[in-house]
Amino acid sequence: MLAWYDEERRDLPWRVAPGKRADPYRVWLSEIMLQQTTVKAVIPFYARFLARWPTIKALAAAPLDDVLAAWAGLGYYSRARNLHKCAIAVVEDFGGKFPSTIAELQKLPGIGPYTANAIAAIAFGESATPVDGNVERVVARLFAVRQSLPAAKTELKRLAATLTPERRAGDFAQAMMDLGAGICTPRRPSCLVCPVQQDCAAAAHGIAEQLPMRLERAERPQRVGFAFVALREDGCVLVRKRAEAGLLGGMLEVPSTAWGDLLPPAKEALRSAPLRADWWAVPGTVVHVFTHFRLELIVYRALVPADATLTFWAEPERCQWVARRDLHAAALPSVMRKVIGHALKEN
DNA sequence: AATGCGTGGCT
DNA sequence: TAGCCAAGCAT
Repeated sequence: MLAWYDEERRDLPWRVAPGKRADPYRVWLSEIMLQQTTVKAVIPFYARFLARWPTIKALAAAPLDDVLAAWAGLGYYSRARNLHKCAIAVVEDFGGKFPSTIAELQKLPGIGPYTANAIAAIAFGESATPVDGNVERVVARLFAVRQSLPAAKTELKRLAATLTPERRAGDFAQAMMDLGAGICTPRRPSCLVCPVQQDCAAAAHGIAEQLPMRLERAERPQRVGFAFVALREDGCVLVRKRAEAGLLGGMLEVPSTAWGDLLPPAKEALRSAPLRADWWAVPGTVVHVFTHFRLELIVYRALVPADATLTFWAEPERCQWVARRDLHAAALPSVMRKVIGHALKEN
């Protein structure tokens, strides 16, 4: 594996030469971003974060809202909140230096078993075993584990640990990631070019593609609602800050009705608009798929005067007007960018 | 232990 | 196309 890694490893922005230890700050930042997120999606965000906040002290000193705005579009926003919280904790409790043990790392916000092991191995050279989805898949195939996920997680973790070398555990972990990402893929694995095909029980039995087995997941429910895009005459759009926790926590939103199972009558929905105006239903709908539900929004739009006043149920203290040219830098999640784009397309 | 939590790219 | 799913964590 290590010889293969030395030759074939992917060159990624947060990686250093084989055998070297990487900067813990960069390892941590990349690992948080990579949680449930593809390398391709992470790369531009990683570059922007590192350019803007080159050190953990700089990140800890930043306002949370700036971090959330920079995270907008990457998803799973509790990661951004915990990233900021973790930076502050490392600066205040550890003088800006990450602890090097798995136990200490895992006490920090946003760092769980996987990330603690990854940082320990990659940044500190500990013989640790980060087990992510890639490693689970590779190990399930190497040992032909037929038990299905998530029940098999404990066993897969145990088996993975038996493979970790004493030296270069960080490179070994990253080799497993590369193997899982490029060769031992979920569908149509490239067993013919796999460096460990000779050691793979699943390949020997011709069942690599069937593993790991997974319990089928529950059907995704659908939720619906109305969203209200108010465009002020000076070109500003009305947005509102969401609650600090939960879905899209701390991010900005377009004011909307509650997202429910049933669509309220339009007349009733319009009574919950954030301000009195001549609301116009934008043709079509906005569909957005979250992890655990599918959302369909009907979008209303209104052009309002510069002195328009908000209704009290719009919670004016949480609202703000943002110039259209500044929207790109705002803490707007993708679903809200879709809504605004839908409302403003074709003038 | 099961559920809540985003997004975009792939097939 | 409509799922499937990616370098998980918190509760």
